[in-house]
Amino acid sequence: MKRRILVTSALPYANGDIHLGHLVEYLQTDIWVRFMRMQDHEVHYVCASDAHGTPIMIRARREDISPETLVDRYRMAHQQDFADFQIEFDHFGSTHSEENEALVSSIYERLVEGGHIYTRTINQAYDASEGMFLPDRFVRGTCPSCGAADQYGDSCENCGSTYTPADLKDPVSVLSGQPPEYRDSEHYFFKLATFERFLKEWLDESLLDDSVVAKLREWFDAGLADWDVSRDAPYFGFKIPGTEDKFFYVWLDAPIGYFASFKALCEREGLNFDEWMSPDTDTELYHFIGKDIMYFHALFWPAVLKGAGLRTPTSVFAHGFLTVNGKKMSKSRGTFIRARTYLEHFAPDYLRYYYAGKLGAGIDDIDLNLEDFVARVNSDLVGKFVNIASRCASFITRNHDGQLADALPDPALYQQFIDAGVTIASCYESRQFSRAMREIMRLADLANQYIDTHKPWVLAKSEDSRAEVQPVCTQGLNCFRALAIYLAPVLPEIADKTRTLFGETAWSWQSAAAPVVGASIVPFQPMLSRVDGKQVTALVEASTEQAEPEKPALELAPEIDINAFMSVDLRIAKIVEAEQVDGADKLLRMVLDLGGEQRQVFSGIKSAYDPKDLVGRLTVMVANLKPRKMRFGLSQGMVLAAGDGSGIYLLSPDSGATPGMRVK
RNA sequence: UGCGGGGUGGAGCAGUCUGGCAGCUCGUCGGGCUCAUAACCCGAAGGUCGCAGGUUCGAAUCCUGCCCCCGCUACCA
Repeated sequence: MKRRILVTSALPYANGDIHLGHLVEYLQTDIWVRFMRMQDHEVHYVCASDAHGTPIMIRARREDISPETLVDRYRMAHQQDFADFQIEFDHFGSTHSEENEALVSSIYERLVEGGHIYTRTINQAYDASEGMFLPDRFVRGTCPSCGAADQYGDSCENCGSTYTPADLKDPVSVLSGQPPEYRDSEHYFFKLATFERFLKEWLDESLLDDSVVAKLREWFDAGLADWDVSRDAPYFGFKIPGTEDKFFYVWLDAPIGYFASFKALCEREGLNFDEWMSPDTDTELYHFIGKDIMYFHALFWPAVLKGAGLRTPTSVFAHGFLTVNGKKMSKSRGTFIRARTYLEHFAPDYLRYYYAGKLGAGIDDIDLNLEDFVARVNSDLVGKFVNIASRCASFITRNHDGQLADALPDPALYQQFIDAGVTIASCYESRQFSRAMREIMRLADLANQYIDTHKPWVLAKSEDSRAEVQPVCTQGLNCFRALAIYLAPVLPEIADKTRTLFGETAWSWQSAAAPVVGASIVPFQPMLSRVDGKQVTALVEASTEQAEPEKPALELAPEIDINAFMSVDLRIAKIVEAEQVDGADKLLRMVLDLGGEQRQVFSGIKSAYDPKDLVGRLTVMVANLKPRKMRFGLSQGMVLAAGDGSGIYLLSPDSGATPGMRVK
């Protein structure tokens, strides 16, 4: 049965470049969409720029341009990045569009009519010098719980406690640096709690991954709170109908932007938009998102749709985040890699394949290990897969004038490829791409083994067996073609080249079941070149941002544990003698009193201290340092001083400390 | 803090739901081949399955406690 399916990826915020983390989602979605199309379903894939919200407004103000200009700039850049990664949207709109404003208004009015919206006055941080209310994240201060400085207004990164901006000690606005005031403001709320039963039913029906359901259960357990859907002016967004200074919160209009983008597509292609929006529609709707925005998509969004009398999502597919070399992406490590930077060094197919090889259906994070990336791409794609065509095609072209044999010599082997196609398809559909890739590479091994067993290069040498070369290579090439079909959702460019090789124009999934025999192929052209580790190094270098000059990174000695530290016995010492040393350029000789015991210590501080100023001073010494015989005598310890080459600064304890006290 | 996810040879991952010889790819080592982009084929070495305890004839898998990593924690998009 031909299914009708609408697919979305999360809307990229038009305030920054697309990076490899974003691409996990767009590539996952694009692969799934391409696969479903090969199953001959009707699939529409839409996306849009997420244009609204405080950060965009602030940034535009800083750059002295309109928010629209800022959004357009990123929108163009994003679309180019997606196109170059062969992510093919049917429509890429913007949430700041007329069609979205109309849809948002109409949905909002339905919510009001349904009694799902009410107003309440809340007290909120306000920056008087900037003339605006402050989102929680725009207030920073000292954590009321653990005392950590410079924490966000909603939670502490140090101790993890959560609170409101009003709880912060010494709060300041990140915009002006001034302490915020607190002002009352009327806000519009959506009654989420009303939808609790509906949401639970929806969760049961919508075939979410177990790990997603487990995460969502948390919010039910905590109790559903009503959702604040308004923001005060100034705000870059849509004005709430009937108000002068209230705007819709960006998270209300963003998911509606999915539909607005689709509506634009419907108008372009003559589809019946209303039919897709109807609550009793038989069309399907899937949202691919990151696990961080699950509650917007799996709680607020279905509830809003239900409240407005519209269809709800068939399912929401959440994925994990990307780490690079096992760690969060980092600008200083060069692992914060922008899509554009990647494209300047590599073809998109490599990353498409690598991600596919890692992606499962759950919300596990996936790791881009750059060494593994090189090994995997070279071994799987070049060594195993493309190599099959490369080693067979030359015989057909050279010895048989490009003509394939009329039948496969080993139909049983080919049948294995056809059978595996069923398994692979079900892996794709359930988004277990890594399983699909494993299965495909297992088949590639079979094909290489087949060629190795039949040895066309040996057959070609003798008159008696020369006739067998053509069928053996025809078999090999058809195995390759089947794999190219199975990989087509992941590797669209290789798929194109393979169709060209066989003189074909289009494939569906079923094309693999019918081998190409008796036809001719065009001369083989290399489809993919190997990756060099040096290219990865260059990519990382191009992505590395120099540390700010005024804030050089601290280069610390390797981390130690408390025991290692405690093995250093630091003591307060009184300097009882200090004198120049004859013949020494830098050293002073001191005698230190440890409260009963005296030690002779030589120290390289002559350039900074006059001996007579030191006598009588308290300082800190390493008391258990192994004595060292120096040219001028035995040094029985070491005094502590700070220095970076430009000066020397001896440590002193606060008053009250006495010689012999341990420092720890 | 609470919650979710994770910890399996050197690297990246399956296997855990439903207990039954610890598996795949890469890398390493040895051999073969020379059609193919130093690719391909055959073989070998390499693992206390995070730690501790429990259940069981039997635990990577089930239960309890702990450690470590990642993420989220509702007016940040």
